[in-house]
Amino acid sequence: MGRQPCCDKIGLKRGPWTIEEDHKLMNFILNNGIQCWRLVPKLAGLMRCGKSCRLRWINYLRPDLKRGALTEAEEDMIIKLHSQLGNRWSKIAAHFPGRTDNEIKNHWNTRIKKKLKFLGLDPLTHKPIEQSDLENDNIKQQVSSDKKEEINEKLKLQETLPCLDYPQEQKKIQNSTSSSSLNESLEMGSSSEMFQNSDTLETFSRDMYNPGLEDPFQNWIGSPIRWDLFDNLEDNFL
DNA sequence: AATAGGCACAACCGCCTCACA
DNA sequence: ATGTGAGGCGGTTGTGCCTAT
Repeated sequence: MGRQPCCDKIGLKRGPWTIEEDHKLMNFILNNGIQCWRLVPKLAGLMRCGKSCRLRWINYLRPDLKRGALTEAEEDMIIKLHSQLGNRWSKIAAHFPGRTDNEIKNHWNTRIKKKLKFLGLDPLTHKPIEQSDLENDNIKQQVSSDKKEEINEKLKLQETLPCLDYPQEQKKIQNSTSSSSLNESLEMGSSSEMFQNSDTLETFSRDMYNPGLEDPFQNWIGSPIRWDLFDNLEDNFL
């Protein structure tokens, strides 16, 4: 027979994660590592399915996550990789240590797509929209010389300025990196009794919710956790 | 000040692949 | 050899925040 089901979906919590849930999951994984996602919620005392825990860890709690907006260089690299790999976000994300596929996918859908369209490029083919339409649909349309000139201008602009400046967008990004929710989380995290006995967790929690601090990954690397001690974890619990 | 619309992103859904029993 | 579940992935949705009116 196959394996046991990951969750029975009865009485499981859905929707946004609370600080307390984050702490429980983080606490469990930092102390025990990841053996089997199906067991994680049960052992960590969470009313979530393993899949949800995995996603939360990978996309938000992982200590090696790079926080803050993607840089222009990263954005250019995404465009380049997308032209080669298509919508294979996990493959693209593999080129960006600390970035998640979800993050890159979201960034693509919300920003880069628009930017390419603005430049007159088809986000799917990375070719000028008119050319791409002709190839895709086999519809021969007469493109006005004015339009061609406009596209050429945009392409020239793209060559000289790989990433256009979007003052409003940048402002939003700056605002978002210091969002109130993160600050609230920081306050709650630092005052939580849950981590009073763990310097590592306290440091990690503080850094995670405060992207402005320098290199939280260093703290993680320097943490005293020894993963090899938890190889027999499942045996101990079951 | 209130509200509508847009935006960004976290989370969910459903499918696919592979490993396990 | 085969059926089933876990994990992984990409697409989509929901929600909260921000901005413009």
